[in-house]
Amino acid sequence: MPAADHPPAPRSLSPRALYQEVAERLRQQIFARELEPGSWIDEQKLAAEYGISRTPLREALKVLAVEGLVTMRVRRGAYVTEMSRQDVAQVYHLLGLLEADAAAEAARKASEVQLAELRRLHERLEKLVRSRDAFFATNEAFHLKLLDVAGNRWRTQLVTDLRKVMKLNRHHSLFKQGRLAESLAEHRALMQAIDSRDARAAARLMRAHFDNGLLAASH
Amino acid sequence: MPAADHPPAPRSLSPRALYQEVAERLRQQIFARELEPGSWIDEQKLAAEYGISRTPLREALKVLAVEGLVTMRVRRGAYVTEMSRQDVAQVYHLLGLLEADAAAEAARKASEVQLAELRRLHERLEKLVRSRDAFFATNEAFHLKLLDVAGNRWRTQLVTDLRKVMKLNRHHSLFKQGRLAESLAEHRALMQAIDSRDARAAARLMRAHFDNGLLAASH
DNA sequence: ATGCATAATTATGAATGCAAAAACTCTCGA
DNA sequence: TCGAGAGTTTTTGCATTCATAATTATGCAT
Repeated sequence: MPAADHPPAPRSLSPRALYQEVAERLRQQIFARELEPGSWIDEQKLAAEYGISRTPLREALKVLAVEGLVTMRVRRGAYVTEMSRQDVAQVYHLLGLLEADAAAEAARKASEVQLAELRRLHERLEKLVRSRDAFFATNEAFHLKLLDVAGNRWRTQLVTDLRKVMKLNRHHSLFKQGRLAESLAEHRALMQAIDSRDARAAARLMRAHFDNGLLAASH
Repeated sequence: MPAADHPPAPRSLSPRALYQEVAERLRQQIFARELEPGSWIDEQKLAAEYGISRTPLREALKVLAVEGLVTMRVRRGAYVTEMSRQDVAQVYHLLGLLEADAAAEAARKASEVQLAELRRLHERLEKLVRSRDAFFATNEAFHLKLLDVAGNRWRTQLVTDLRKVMKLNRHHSLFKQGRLAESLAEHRALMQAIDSRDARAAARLMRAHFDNGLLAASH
């Protein structure tokens, strides 16, 4: 019953610890709604499913609990976190605050190479207005690149974690079909500001970008 | 050898799980420098010392790892995180950003009762310029109260976590003896702004408060 | 003595075992 | 029919055990 399958598993060179792998797998299942917000997480079933013991699974759950993706109840197990409308608004506000700060920093200190990379991502975005999913993926890549350029690893970590909990929400896209064009226009203006190294404008535009997204999300 | 001591341990009504208690105890030991930054954490020794098995201890260590207080190295165990000068500056910047945002929000929405509580804390601060430790404690209480009033639990969580990692640094006080008076003056201006519900000024003053602290910290 | 290979020791990571708490089921009675 | 309560089952939380990687100690040859 325990690790029955997984025969050879010759992945001897394991870069990450097992509990980390499990944590990532759990995240994916949560984002994919295979584990629904509010629902109880069955340790035994999952451990069997993953072909591991409960120990690393429980460690992974505790990690996700700190990240906010799951909620632990004493003697009652782990539950996928439910985000209220207010939670979404609050997290979104923080993302706007942190990313606007990052945008200003990036506008100040981006190297020419980094600017080129940002431009490349933005141009790809321009071409993807049609394909929703690809747009979102590239959009996220752009935002992460911006954080990378801004270069405060703590801020990057905070934003990464907040973006994770945002994915708990069904409307995490924050862009309705109709907002895609708007969003792109805002991105264009932002890219423009960064290109001309206008930190103040970059921050303002990024903030506006998020404010607009939040308005759209709340119908 | 395992749970040899801890005879009756009649704390039957345990609100928190053991791993949480252990996490908190570890934090305290880290803040108190009984576990020094950079040093290896001996699981077996600590488990014996705490009179528990390694399982809850390892869970606690993983929690602290997500918080950033310890760093896990695969097959090598846990190490207390070392904060570089740059890390301190980066985290401090984020604290300023988040708390300035909170100050503005608090200025907008604080109830009269909450304003009174803030004033009370500030007045206590005025009286404590002499006693360093009490001043710091009350200062932290004030900042936390402000976050509470501002009322974004995610922001409060972020700030709480960032404040924890700041405590890894010896200069986390961020106030030299000489800065205590200055700091108090800044606090007074901030309190004034909140009292008159000037959100813009509150944010600006809080930001200045942190910027000045950072300057002082970097000699 | 020094350098290197190899054996003994130790620590980590994961599985398994076990007591107690919670959830569930079934019965009995109003 | 419904509900209270005893007994059963399930699940959690923690301890213990075990396999393997990493580290230290040992011995051997040069």
